[in-house]
Amino acid sequence: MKTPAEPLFTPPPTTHNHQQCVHNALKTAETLCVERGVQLTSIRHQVLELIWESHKAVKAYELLDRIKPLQNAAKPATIYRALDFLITQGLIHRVESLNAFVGCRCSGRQHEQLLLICKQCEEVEERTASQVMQALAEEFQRAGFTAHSKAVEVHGLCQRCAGLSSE
Amino acid sequence: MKTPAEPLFTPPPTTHNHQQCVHNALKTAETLCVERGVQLTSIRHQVLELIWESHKAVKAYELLDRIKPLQNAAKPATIYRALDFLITQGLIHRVESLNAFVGCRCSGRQHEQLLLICKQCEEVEERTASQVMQALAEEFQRAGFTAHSKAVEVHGLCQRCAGLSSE
DNA sequence: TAGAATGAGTTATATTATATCATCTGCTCC
DNA sequence: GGAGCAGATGATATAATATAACTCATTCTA
Ligand SMILES: [Zn+2]
Ligand SMILES: [Zn+2]
Ligand SMILES: [Zn+2]
Ligand SMILES: [Zn+2]
Repeated sequence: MKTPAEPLFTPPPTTHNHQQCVHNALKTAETLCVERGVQLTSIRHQVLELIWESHKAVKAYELLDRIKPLQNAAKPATIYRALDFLITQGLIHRVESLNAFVGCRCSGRQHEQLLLICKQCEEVEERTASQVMQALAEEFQRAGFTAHSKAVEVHGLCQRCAGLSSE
Repeated sequence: MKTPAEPLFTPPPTTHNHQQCVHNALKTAETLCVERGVQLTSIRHQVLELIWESHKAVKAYELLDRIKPLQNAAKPATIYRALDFLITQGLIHRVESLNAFVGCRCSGRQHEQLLLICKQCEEVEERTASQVMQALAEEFQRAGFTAHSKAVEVHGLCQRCAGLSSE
């Protein structure tokens, strides 16, 4: 059985109702954590909310600065612990090539990811890209490699930014 | 038309003449730098040599420690400058997910790369994986994305390590 | 109530990377 | 020869990212 070539989630449109976007993400997170019997504590929730403020990847120390008004005692460990939790629960992704973090749009399951990172507007678009993952799987087969994580990060220009710069 | 399924270069065999391997890499680097009119200075050469000591990815500060006997004055900037140069010349790759550096086996041209990173033995195998890159290109098309860099890093177990652990 | 599990506070430190300014070396141009 | 330039390196400082180790509080439960 093969491949619905379509992404399993709606990619972020160039302009969209971001409030809705955030609301969905937070709701999903809350539900999942209840289902799993893990605690989406106040700090963790706040960090998740801050990450979802935009579709840009956010740095840990930016989050620290932004959470301090809310959590006066916040220290680096505060943030990194929350980030660990959120990553483990599949609610955010770490963008290795930026040392930064971005909300996951297909939350709740561990999954393969293709991250398209725009150099201009800095937004990160997550795509399922099952054909890419299929090709990767075949390559592992040839190489005798057993993959534990597939993270594909690509830097470039998103459609909108490419359009603007060519006009 | 589809697919020579074979990699375009010889992957590192489980056991191989590594001296030869290093010798080739250094020779190639020397030649390319002459051709390009850039200077493969003593420090840069030493750093490249240290990186090629194994097929594992090496950290910048490891390189710093290892180069100190040779370059007494070496400081972080010494290493990072050499690394910048080597990356720009396409002689090494930065492994984003490890903050580390590995020799490039297909030196001299900027190119797409698939890095298979073994969690056990820590070796990094570089593959051309043209089918993966093709699938990626098609995905960019669909997403309207203009890629500037394609770096695919996958963590898992290499054939040898997977074999050993299953025996 | 003792003991385990989890989350968070606190302090300190480790690791990774860059900024800035000074110096040196080889080269060109006059 | 000497002024001027470019590229590489020396030297000092600091920024940015991340973890360790120990403490305490809460909750659950045996
Ligand atoms: Zn949105
Ligand atoms: Zn963009
Ligand atoms: Zn070798
Ligand atoms: Zn291995």
